[in-house]
Amino acid sequence: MTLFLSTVVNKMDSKCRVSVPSTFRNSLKKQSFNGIVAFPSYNDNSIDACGIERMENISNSLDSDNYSRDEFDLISMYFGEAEQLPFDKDGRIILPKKLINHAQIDKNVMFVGLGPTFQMWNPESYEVKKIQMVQKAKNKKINPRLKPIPKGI
Amino acid sequence: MTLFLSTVVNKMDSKCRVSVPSTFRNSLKKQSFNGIVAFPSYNDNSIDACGIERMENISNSLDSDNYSRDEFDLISMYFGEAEQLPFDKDGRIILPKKLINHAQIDKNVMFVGLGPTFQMWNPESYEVKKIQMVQKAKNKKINPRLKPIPKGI
DNA sequence: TAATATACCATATTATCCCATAATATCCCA
DNA sequence: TGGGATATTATGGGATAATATGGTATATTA
Repeated sequence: MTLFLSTVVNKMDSKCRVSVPSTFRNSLKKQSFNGIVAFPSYNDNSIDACGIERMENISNSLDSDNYSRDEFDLISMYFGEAEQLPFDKDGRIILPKKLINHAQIDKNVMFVGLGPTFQMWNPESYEVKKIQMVQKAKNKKINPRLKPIPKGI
Repeated sequence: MTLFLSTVVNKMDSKCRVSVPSTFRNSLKKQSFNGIVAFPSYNDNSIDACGIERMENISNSLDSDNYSRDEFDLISMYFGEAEQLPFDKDGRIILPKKLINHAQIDKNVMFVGLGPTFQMWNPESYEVKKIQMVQKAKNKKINPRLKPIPKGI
């Protein structure tokens, strides 16, 4: 199963090429498209990404499940903004300008594993985000660590 | 089933390699990833660890359960801090600098089984922690004996 | 043809494999 | 039950392979 873990920082070069961490590439090895799917995050100045399989699953569910008009439109919008980024021989992708601007990336790209998906950040932006998350957790008195097993398992 | 018991101290070498106790490795033998998943403990200067299966369960719950945005962010952060550490042929892992610093490990690594998970400690830190725990129990007049069966099982 | 994207190559760094040895635990048979 | 034989485990070091990253050359396409 596809599972993205850990945080890695890699350098983007003058051609906007950046290595996807090998652990991430390995989790995608068995998928039909050798690369990733990426789109601007709705909530943050970051880039959301996953393997093609996840998009295929979402596509199928669009046909079969009962979505409200609004949900349907939102998901459709995601598809419209998604970019298919193939790996080159060395496991690099080329980040499109649009995504670079959205995430305000200059040189370093931080890959953050989120389980079934991952994100790409400007490392400095992520530090800010992290502090905000921890602060919020404190205010709401949520332990910013997982309970032994999340509810529902 | 995955069950980590007992306490073992092993040496970390100059390459930051350390043997995971064979009993721990044996409980992980049937999992899809041959290694462990490790992340900094929130409450202590120690390292939390478990098998990949546990993370897969949590990952599934991320997709299937209805989390609030804050909860989702926190769990996501957790994935970003997790490190996937594969066993080498001899059952060793390489401890990342980040985790070594967090747990202030220099040479010896203490593996402490906690049932479904385990921790890695600097043995000296663990001694301190142990004394504190016993002291706390005394103050709160908790009987320092296991209940026959914890409630809810 | 100019601009862009893709393929190809080179290299430093790092991680992984492989072997040797030491320490420990387990087995087996008298 | 003892005690040696065997297997397993822990640990160290050197050889090998993989990765990240930069550069150049070739192909596309606007």
